[in-house]
Amino acid sequence: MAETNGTGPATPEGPAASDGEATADGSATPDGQAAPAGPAAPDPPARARRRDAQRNQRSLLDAAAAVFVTSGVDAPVRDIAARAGVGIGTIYRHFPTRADLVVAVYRHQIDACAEAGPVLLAAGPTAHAALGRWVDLFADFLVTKHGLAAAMQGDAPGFEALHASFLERLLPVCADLLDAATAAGEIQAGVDAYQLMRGVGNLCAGAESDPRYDARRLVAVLVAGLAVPH
Amino acid sequence: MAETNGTGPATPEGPAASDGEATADGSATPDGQAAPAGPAAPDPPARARRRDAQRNQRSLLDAAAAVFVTSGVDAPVRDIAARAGVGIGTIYRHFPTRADLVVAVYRHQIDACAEAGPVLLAAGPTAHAALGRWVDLFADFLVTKHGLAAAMQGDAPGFEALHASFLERLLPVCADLLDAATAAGEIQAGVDAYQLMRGVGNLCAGAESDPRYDARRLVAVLVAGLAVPH
DNA sequence: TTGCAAAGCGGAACACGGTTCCGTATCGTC
DNA sequence: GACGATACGGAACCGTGTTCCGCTTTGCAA
Repeated sequence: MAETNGTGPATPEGPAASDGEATADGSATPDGQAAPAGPAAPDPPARARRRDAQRNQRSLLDAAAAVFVTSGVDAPVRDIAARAGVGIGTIYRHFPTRADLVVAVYRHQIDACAEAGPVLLAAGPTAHAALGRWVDLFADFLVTKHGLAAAMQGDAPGFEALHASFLERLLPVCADLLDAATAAGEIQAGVDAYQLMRGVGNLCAGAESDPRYDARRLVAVLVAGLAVPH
Repeated sequence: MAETNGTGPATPEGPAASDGEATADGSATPDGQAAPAGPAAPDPPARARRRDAQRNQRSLLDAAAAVFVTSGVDAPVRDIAARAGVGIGTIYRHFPTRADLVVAVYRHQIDACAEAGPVLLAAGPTAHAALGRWVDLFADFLVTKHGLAAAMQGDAPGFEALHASFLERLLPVCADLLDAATAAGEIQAGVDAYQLMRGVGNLCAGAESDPRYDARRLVAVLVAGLAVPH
């Protein structure tokens, strides 16, 4: 299994399986019902989620994480359900679209990536350098997840959601880095954060299965191309 | 490359239908039996292809071209067969894989793109500029074909072939441009023609369905990133 | 503890698209 | 016109996504 060894760099983060967090906090529920996280919920009528439901959701996340590693994010729904020991209906009830499942599985990694933005910006010698490093982080994340990058391009309505979820969290971070670099006069305007992230995502598609293709290098070239032609 | 229009939709280049070339020459036969290209075929016994077979192949190409425009290169096989007025079996007989069909449909456009390489190199002020312009041409080709770029990434074995066919024709052209620019000291080495084409292809994926994303601009940025940091 | 309704579950059934296979029709030749 | 080779058509099969509904489990309350 653990076939994340590409040409060298081995994934620094064990697949989300073992550390069972993900939806440990109730807020991860895919259907937007998570809202009342505050202790003072104004509407106590609704019963709490049933134990078995919570248990199943957890099982599904673990199973999905494992299956994604071996079969990519396009793995058959049935495979995931089987590994989780639940029925097909259950997976659809908890995660109406595949995007919901993918987002839930990788949520903590996305968060980590988002949090790294400001840190890199503060640490880097220049904003452009920080942007480069952050983009590398993002690219690593995408490349090491089989088919994730490819999945983010599809026209399929389900993946629109995936796209949106990723962007919602990471776009502001990327925008800050981009703005900082622009403000410092290090890069020329003309490419916004959305396009940059989309471009990076695209460059990473299919990278894991082609030894002749080094997505990270091309991503670096892309970022270099943003620099002002001094 | 007829359709280098910008965002304006409408395919200005009558799908390969009208100019009936494509497989007009026997060499286009999809099944790799073309190997012994040498003019001295040692076995004249085989009968010539039947008329109806030729006719059907032509119909399929026309139908595929039309369907690709409206439904993308992922259009259901049945749709293409139906439009061509033939059975499912026939399409598989003529084009064993989808890649064969796609390549056949776009062959003349690929050729045009390949031929433009040397011309641009001779005309451009610099090799780097010529490379940039040629890459634009390639990107236009990909972007205007629904899903073509995306199809070139898939792991599916069929698309491997597609990839290979495109590359076989265009890679040398791209390599020449790249070499010229490198020789002129205009760009830094480190990205070979294969990676560049793959990267451009990736950047173009899904571009047609997202107004916020301008693949051509990012491609330009990528090419700019190749320049030596003077 | 037991009863009961809500919540959740499982998986059969359906939809859809790719692919194969073989009986039949068509073509080209003798 | 007859005959063999060639090609055709589409039924059938498989794998996958998605829906739907009868049955089970859970948690509360009597």
